[in-house]
Order: sequence, then structure tokens, then C-alpha cells
Amino acid sequence: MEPPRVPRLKDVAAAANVSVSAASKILRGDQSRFGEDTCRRVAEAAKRLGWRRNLLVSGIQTGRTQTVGVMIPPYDSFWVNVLSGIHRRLAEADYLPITVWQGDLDHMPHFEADEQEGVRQINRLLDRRVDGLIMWPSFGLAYEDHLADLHEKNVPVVVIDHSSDNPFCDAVTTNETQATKAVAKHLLDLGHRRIACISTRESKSQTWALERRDAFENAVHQQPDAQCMSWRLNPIGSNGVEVARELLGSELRPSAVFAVTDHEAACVYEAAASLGLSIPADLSVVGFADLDFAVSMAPPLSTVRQRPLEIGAHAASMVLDRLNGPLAGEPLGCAKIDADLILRESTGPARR
Amino acid sequence: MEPPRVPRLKDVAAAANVSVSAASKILRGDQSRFGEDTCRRVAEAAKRLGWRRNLLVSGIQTGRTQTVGVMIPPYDSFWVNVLSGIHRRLAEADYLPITVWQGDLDHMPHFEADEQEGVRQINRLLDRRVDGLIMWPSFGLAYEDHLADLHEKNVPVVVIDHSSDNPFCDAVTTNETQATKAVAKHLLDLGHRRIACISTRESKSQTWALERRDAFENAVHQQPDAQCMSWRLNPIGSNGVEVARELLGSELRPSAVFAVTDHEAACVYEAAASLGLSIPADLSVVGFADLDFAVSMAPPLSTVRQRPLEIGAHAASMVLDRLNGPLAGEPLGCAKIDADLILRESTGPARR
DNA sequence: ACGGTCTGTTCAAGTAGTTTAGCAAGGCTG
DNA sequence: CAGCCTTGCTAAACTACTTGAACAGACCGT
Repeated sequence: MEPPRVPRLKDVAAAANVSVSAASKILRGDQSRFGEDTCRRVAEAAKRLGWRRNLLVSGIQTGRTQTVGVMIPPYDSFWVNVLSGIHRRLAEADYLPITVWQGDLDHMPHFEADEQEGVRQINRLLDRRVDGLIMWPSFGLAYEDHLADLHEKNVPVVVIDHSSDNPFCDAVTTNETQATKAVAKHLLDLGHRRIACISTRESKSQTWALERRDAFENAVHQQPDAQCMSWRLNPIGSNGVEVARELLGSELRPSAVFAVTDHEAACVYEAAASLGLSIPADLSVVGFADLDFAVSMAPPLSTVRQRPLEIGAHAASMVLDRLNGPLAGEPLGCAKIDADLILRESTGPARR
Repeated sequence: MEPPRVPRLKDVAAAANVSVSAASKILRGDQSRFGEDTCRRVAEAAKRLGWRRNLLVSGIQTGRTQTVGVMIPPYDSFWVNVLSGIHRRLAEADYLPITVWQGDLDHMPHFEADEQEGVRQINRLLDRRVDGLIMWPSFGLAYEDHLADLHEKNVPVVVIDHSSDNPFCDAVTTNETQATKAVAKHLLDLGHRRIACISTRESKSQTWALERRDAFENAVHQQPDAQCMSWRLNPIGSNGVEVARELLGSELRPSAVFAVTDHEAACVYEAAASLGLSIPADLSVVGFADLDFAVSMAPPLSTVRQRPLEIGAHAASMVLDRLNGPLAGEPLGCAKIDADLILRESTGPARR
């Protein structure tokens, strides 16, 4: 019925009474070769008609869409904040993230189980010619071979929270070493010498658990007269409380426990309660993650808070830098973002 | 250095030894004019080279990018789940949402304050030629005039959780009437006859508050011998506890309170505690929203849980339907999604 | 031998814009 | 007054792909 609703460049050119190519150049900012009056006329016509450059066209011409694919599920507030960081940083550069999600706040997706769906997701992004990709660890693992593909197609990929030795993508993770060192220092400063670390099952998608335990053990051993015992959750079943009870009931009961996650810390709380141990008088506990429930535990849990906004922002910066300039030819790397030890009421001086 | 990393259609055509236009037609599924063998050859070549149609090109040709702009901040778990619903529904139709965020889990953005930034956001989406738009209420309010623009450009817009009388967009909201009716029925069934409703300040960006209170009053008045008193928070300051204490200390103290939001319910809890009233023995309380803290209140709060996933999915369906088919010429509308009353321990039978 | 069908080709134009090369008019210099 | 440069602009080719028209060779039946 009506003529095209969205104004085209040629409409602007016609309105300003110049050729299309002149209008194109002027609107790109190449004013040098044109008269002042012409430039004004074109700019005004564009504004009056509400013309906007079609980025799809720029996309097919330059091969850049100013767009980054993001594959991160909104699993918990940590990841939501990572997304916020990504959005913020990309917006500054006038880029836009395109997110694919699966699952929701209650259900973590398992792409290992449904590889087809994951490939479909990646392709939805690639079909729109995203300039780069940011992924969460599970993807990074499940699609290692696809990553090689992307690398070859010159699409930079950044994986968050999973340092891999895979040579096809950059990574950004929490600085586990710095964070656990801070935990160890805090406990040692309080006088604790018999310290335990309770870890998860350390499956291969939880490289951070291993890393945390390792770094923590090392940090404790810096102190000559301190000892560190490590326990892991059962490989099958989730009976964290059982493991914690075993730990606390052992001959040489530790006076402090570092839990690799707040979840495990909660198990320690429960085990301590069932054994009549009071926190922090008999036992100091430190968690990791500062999950929602950490503040409202009794007593409030001292824990490590990561910096999801910063992590997201850094991941975004990495793909932008690979894309234009700074990191162009550089070897792939892994950025470590510091975390903060939040002291609450679950730690106290060691009894002597 | 090397030839283009991403395979072009002409590469596929060359590999299969056919013309570009033949390859194009065959890969679009127009097999009628071609031999079985040729079709197989082309399909195989495309697969081998990893060719994928460039959606940017389809976008400029058809005017459809299979993409929907979403302007919703990750303010709390409700909105995150709305986003999940949108993602899910769009993915089914092979569409992708492009989200613009501002603020994060802790900081709600105020676009009323910074209109420039909001316009920039909309333009970032429009420049990428999104087929439709889904917005949260604040946007809908702040940019009413821009909505007219979009309407004229034939870009369908759906606003969530804000029923407006503005004639340029569809809306989907929680069915406040059904939900509050359920609350009223529950309280009346328990024998309560003197019931209060405590609302927010009912600013103009909180149309839902007004709607809830209205619908609730109506529902209570269905019962001839029941009375309903309504209180609102102070227009300035946020002293909800004060208001609640006034309410509970009044001559004719209600035996049940419906709070328009869990936040107000929390105020009622605090006021009740300070007056020595026990819940639910002396006072029944029902909230609205089922915010994170509702379960862990003492006693656990009975509240209304909305269906964010369904709301998101429905919003997505609406833009898809406007785009292709079902809703094409239809008048704009407002879909109401039912909510569920979650009974916990904050309500009990009325004393007689 | 002739028309018809099947299978494929090439050509051209379209999408919305960018970019390179080049042309014409005018002023300035030698 | 020719030669040259600058200014101001345009034509045409390019991006990746779609679509329609026209056409050509092989094979079929009559």
C-alpha cells in the first residue's frame, strides 16, 4: 500500500537533492570533499526523515556486525551479574550481545546430554554473523571441536570460569589463588593450625574446585607448623553432611574449615550442629561464592565473593580487543579476576 | 592472506560443480527443477564446507531478521524468568531475542531520568532491524511517543506488566483480578470479615498496585457482611512499618491483611511483632509476588506467585503472531496470565 | 524429423548501502 | 591561453544472496 515505512538512503538523497553516494559519504562523516551547505542539507534531511543506517548492510559489507554471541544460562545471580557486566562493556563500544539461554533459574541446562540442541544454538548465532562469542564452561567443554572450527573462521571465543588448556579460546576466571590465599591468611592469622578443606566431587566440569583446594593447601603449607587435611564429597550421591560429620568427628578435629563452595559450608554447619559444636567458638568456617543464603545463615557465613560484573566486563573487553587491535595477533590467554573475602561471623580466633 | 574463512555460496556451487543460482535454489528446497543427483551433490558440498546461509542478507532482502528486541533489566528473579520464557518461545520459532540491559540485580535503572540513553538503546536495536520489541513497563511509559513511531514503522511492540490505554502496543500482564479474587476467597473462607489491604504509593509506574487493591476490594465486597479497609504507603518516604503499625493499632483492627507486595507484607510482620500480635493466630497475612525472602519469613508467608515464564512466552508469542499471521490485522489487546496462590503458614482461621 | 519435457545454464535485476575511480567546472599559475 | 589543481559531485562496481526470465542440450514419444 504505502511506500516503504523505513526511510532509505535514497529517500534522504532525494530529499536533499544529491546523489546517493554523496549522501552516503556525508553521513559517514567524510565532509572534506563537500560543500558546507550540502552537508547541512543532507544531515537535516536525514534527521527529518528519521533515517538510520541499516547495520545489516554494513554487516555484510565489512564482515562486522558489532554483535557478540553470549551463551550463558541465567542459572543464578552470579551469572546474571556476569551478563550485566558483558552488556555494560559491550554497550560502551556500541556493540550488542545476543544471548542464547536454555533452562531457567531453577534448571541448569545439560548440554552434554543434548548436543544437537547446543549446536543449533551456536548456529543461530553464527547465522547472524556475530563477531565473537562468550561462553560458559559447560559449553566450552562440550564443544571443544566446534571451537577449533570457530578459531579457524576467525571468530574469537572467550570462556568464563573454566581455565582449559585448549588452544582455541581465551578464558577469564576468578583468581582462585589470590582468593584462597586470603582465606588461608585470615585463618592462620586467627591462630588456626589444624585446618581442613572440604571440596566437591571435583568432576571435570568443576576445575575450579580442584584449583581452589590446591591453592588453599599450598597457602596453608606456607606456615611451617600448620597442617591441612582435605576431604572430598562422595563421587556418587550428594551426601555432603555425612562427609562433613565424618570430618568433624575424626580424631584430630580441625579448628577451621574452608569449604570450596557455600553449599559445602552449609553441610558443615549442619554437621557441626548435630555434633553440638558451636560456630565460631569451636569451629571457624569459610565458604566460597557468597550465595544468596550465606548472609542469612546462623551465624552469617564468612565467604569469598567473586566479581561477576568485572568478570563479564573483562570477557567482553577480551573479545573486543581481539576484534580490533590490541590483542589481534597475541597468543591466547587466561585473565584472572581477584575476589574479595567477606568477613562475617563464622570465623573466630583459635582456642589455645 | 587466506581466502575468506567463512564459505560463500559460490564456494559451494563451485564444489558441487553447478551454478550459483542453481545452488541457491536447491538449498532453499526448490528441488522440482533439478535432478536428484545434483541436489545430493549440492547438499553434500554445503555440509562438507560447513556453509550456512547469511541471515544478514536474508534480512535486508525480506525485511525480516528473525530477531526480537527485548528491553528488560535483570532486576530480580521475576524478570530473569520472564526473559527465560521469551527465549524459550522465540527459540522454538527459530527467532532470537536481542536484549539491552541497564543496571543490574542491585540497581534498577531509571530511564525517566536519562531519556537520551534509552533512545540510544532503542536505536541500537532498530539499527539491527529487529522485527519486534518487548519492553518492560518503565520503557513503555517513558517512550510513549517513540512507540507511535514504531507502530508507524510496522514494528510490533508488546509491553509486559503494564496495561496502558495507549493505542500503539499490545500488553501482557498478570491477571490481577483472578489472583486477588483467589486471595479474597481464601481469607473469606477462613472466616475473616474485617480485612485490610495495604498498598504502595501507587505512583503512575505502579498501575498494578492500584489494580490489585481495586480488584481485591471488589472481591471482598462480594461477601455482604465483610468489610475492607485500604491503606496506602506515604507518598514520600518509605516508612511502611509506620503505616502498618497505624493500621494494626487502629480501633477496629483487621483480622487479616492483604499486602499488595511481599515488601509490604514484611512491614506488616514487623509491625505485628512490635505490637505483640502473633501470625497467624491474631492476624492472617497474604503477600504478592513470592519474592525470594517469602519462604524464609517467620512464619513462611502465604503469597501469590506470578508465572513469569508463561508471561514471557506469551509476550513472545504475541509478537510472533503479529509478525506472521494470526494477529496480523487484529486490534491491539492485553493478555492476562493467571497467577497462583501459594498457601504457607501466615494465614489461619479467624477468631470468633 | 518435430515438438515436448527434463535438467540445467546464463543473464539481469533486486535488497541497502559503501567505495573507488573519474568527470566537469572553476580558479590559479606560468 | 594551456596546464594544473581543487572543489563538488556522479557512475559503476562491490558485499552475499534471491529470484525470474530466457534459453540450450539431451532424451522422449509420435
